[in-house]
Amino acid sequence: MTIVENERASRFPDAELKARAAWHYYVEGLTQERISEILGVGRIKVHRILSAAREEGVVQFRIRDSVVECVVLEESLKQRFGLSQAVVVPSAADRSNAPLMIGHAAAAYLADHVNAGDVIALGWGRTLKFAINELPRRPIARTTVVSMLGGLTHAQPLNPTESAWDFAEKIGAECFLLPVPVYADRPEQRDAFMSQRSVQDVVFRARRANIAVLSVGSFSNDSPIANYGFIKPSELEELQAAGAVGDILCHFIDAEGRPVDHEVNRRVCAYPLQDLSDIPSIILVSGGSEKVAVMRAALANIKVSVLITDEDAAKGLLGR
Amino acid sequence: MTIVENERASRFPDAELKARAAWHYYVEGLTQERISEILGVGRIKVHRILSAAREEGVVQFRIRDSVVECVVLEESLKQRFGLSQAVVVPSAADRSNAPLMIGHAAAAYLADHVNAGDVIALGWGRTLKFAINELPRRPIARTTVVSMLGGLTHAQPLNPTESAWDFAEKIGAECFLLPVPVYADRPEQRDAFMSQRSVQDVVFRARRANIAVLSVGSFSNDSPIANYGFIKPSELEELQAAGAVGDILCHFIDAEGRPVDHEVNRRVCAYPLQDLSDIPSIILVSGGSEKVAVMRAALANIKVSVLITDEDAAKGLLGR
DNA sequence: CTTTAGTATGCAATTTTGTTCAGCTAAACT
DNA sequence: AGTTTAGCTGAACAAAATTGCATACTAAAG
Repeated sequence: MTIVENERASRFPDAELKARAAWHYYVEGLTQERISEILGVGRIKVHRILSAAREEGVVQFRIRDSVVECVVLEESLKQRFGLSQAVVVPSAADRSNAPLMIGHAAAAYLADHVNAGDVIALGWGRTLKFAINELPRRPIARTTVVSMLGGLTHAQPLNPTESAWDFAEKIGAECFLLPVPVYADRPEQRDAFMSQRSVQDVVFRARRANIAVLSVGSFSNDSPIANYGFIKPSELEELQAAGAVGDILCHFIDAEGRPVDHEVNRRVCAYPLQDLSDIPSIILVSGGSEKVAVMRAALANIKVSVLITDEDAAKGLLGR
Repeated sequence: MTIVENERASRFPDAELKARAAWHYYVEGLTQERISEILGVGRIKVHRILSAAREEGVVQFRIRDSVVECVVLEESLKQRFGLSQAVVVPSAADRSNAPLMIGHAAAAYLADHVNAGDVIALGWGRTLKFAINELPRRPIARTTVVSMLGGLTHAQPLNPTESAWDFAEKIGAECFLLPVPVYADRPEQRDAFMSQRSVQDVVFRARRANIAVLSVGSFSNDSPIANYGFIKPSELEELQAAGAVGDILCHFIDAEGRPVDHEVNRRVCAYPLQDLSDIPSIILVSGGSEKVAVMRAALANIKVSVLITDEDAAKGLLGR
């Protein structure tokens, strides 16, 4: 077996430089030129170091005041969907930035609400990736992260496996992964994969989780599930024809939140949807107006405790 | 009567605008001009709102400063485990880069601390491979490298034999290898192998080494010892059931650092653990949060002089 | 020892941000 | 009503940050 090397090394491995530069720039308010003198590196390099620092979450931005309108929406959402908590952030001006903003809020929420000993079952998605990226790196004792999804056969930057690893690393958790592809080629293979002892073991651990963190996917064309090519365009069309409004944990669901009857749903290697009820606290992290339909579906069929979303989606969900 | 001025009266009482602007600017990364369009105010006003938001602490910047901590950790480790030296590097942003970063530090350490005439007993692991890789190719007179482990039956990129050879080549050392497989098929074969004159000769040379460089392995699923397949998954489970937390020189040890009673440990062809006490300076090179348990075990039972590790592991080791 | 692919670096052009200042409005005062 | 004054606004300019591009490294391959 080959050892898979991860090539995605940081461009500036010197964490000291990043921390110093970020401190001077953001906290101290110095100009990049001045910092370049202090650190003795080129002015442009300082800029690139700062970019890297932001990228990697070495600097974090915390916005304290809540937006009044969002607070109102939060209350309505709690009421309407029986949530124990809701977080609504302002919508991104640019649609494609929604995951960034929601992820930021999710990171803040998780940083405050994950406790020692927690077992976290983890889904997959762009929003979750951003959330994990912005999580502060602070070990939390005896935590466990369990992936609820199989991996990708070709390594990709956005990958259930990678996400779980990163999350676990940030909080110093033990990490369990499903060592199977997220979609098997054929239903029988799925059954064979899922009956593996090692797989069953991980699913069992997920079932014992006290927190699940997951998001939903829509059919919009920048959705990773559509782009990575493990679902064929023709299948996507079939799924939509069968009434699917999007996916949760890579299961495609209809407007009522029930899995649609399609071969793709019989090929998915993931934690079973109906078993989500075994997990006491489910955190749904998703937003953007294009996800309203699938979020509504998910909320209809899954007992969500905490919803982290944006204004657009909140308004859409409450809309009718 | 004096009128008390509220000197901190905000120029922009509209907290809503401040919060929204801050989200768009810092989290979403929009330009001030773009924000001015969205919020329907002038560009300059956006700038002033953002200034006010910073001034008043509505936005806060947090920088994860790991470097300062590292020095503190080094001191604590020396104290706690009676080391003569400790090196702690910032943890890799990406979990899988931990060996790279620690290896880098180890290479720097070795380059400075290997002297003419030294005899180096060498273990095996991914971290060590990276260390050897980054060693400068500079001959050091009359040095000797002795492998403490047998070889792999099928040639692999990550291989005790190869590692020793590369190390020796880099510093122009004489190189001695154990001409036996790292795991014999059966205990009796191990005994037969190890009693070979040629093997005894190499073990004897290792015992006379003045430096040992080694790392530990954990049960995590990217561990080479798990992946190369010379230990069956069923055996790995048995070992864990028997209390093993990981391996050192391919001997599986329990939380107290003692070899567990299992057939696998009677099949290993390697330098005997208890004879490590004959080597005056032992350098342990390992890190990553998943290795904390086995590192603690190793430190409990082996007189380590120098520990080269990362922040995660250092914190974990000092944790309780 | 040379080649070469990949990476890092800094320059220059462009965009974005920060600052100053004069103009405007409207409430308060004469 | 006329004047004052404080506060806000945006134009114009100055400073800083960002990006594309060309060049100079570095390390692996020939």
